[in-house]
Amino acid sequence: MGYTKRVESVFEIIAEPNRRAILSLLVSSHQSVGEIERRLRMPQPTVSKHLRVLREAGFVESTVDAQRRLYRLKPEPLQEVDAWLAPFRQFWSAHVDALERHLDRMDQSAPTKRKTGRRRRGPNRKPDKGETK
Amino acid sequence: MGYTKRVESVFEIIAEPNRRAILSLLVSSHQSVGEIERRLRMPQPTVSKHLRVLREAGFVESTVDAQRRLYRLKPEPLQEVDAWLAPFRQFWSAHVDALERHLDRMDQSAPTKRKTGRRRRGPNRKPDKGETK
DNA sequence: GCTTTATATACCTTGACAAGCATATACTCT
DNA sequence: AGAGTATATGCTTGTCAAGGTATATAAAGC
Repeated sequence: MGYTKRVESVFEIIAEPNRRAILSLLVSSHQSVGEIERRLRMPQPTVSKHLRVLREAGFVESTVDAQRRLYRLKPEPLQEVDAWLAPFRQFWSAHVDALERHLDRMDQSAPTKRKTGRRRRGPNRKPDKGETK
Repeated sequence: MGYTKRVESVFEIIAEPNRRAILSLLVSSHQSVGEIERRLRMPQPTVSKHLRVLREAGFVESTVDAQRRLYRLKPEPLQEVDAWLAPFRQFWSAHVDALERHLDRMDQSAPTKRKTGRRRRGPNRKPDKGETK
């Protein structure tokens, strides 16, 4: 041990379905390993191993309660994911606007007045030729 | 060739760093394969392979422009990630509130026992016995 | 037609990782 | 101390995905 700690990105951590399940379970309140094991119906070593990964990546932390260990969520890593997502949200709203304008054009009788600035995402857009194989 | 339509979860798709880079590149505007190759400095087959994965997972779509293919972002899959994150945002705000209250209490007492990294959780918690190997 | 440019795919090798099982550690209670 | 409970870790194995290299497809220009 003790080599360079393999710093996996937060995205690799949450790529694993069982780990996402554990995180979703912990969002409401903390849980012991046994409770997680029971509620998610996965073998105990599997739970422990995933918890270890989550702990070392900072997604969770544990406190000792007699023989039990209570795991609880920590916010930072998932906030990092949220931060990565931020630029794309901009894109979504623009995309929705474009869709609205398109629908407006199709429905030429619409009397509703919208005051939305025109936004185009690129100069020189050629007509879309599908290309969905 | 058999098409093994392996339906990977959106999380597995974005676990790959190069794919995240491609997505981030496409968020501003569409790009051809060659531009992606050049700007991200990765070999062309690598780009094409990742684009294929992204395309089949619905993250991007392509249009033909002569010999080129222009790839652009599609919103839905990343919105799915965003949706998964939603419950955790609730948790963050609660957590931040609790931390603020806690820091307020600390400032009232504690004669400059500032030691970076010291952290206690919640009110009347048992002493934390390390548990970070 | 042939050559150049642009992109996709096939094949192979390598490495990472998750599951399964067994076992070790640690705490509690009688 | 010994038994029971709760959790962690070691080891092995199978799977799968990513990168590298070579090649195939396709359109453009001469």
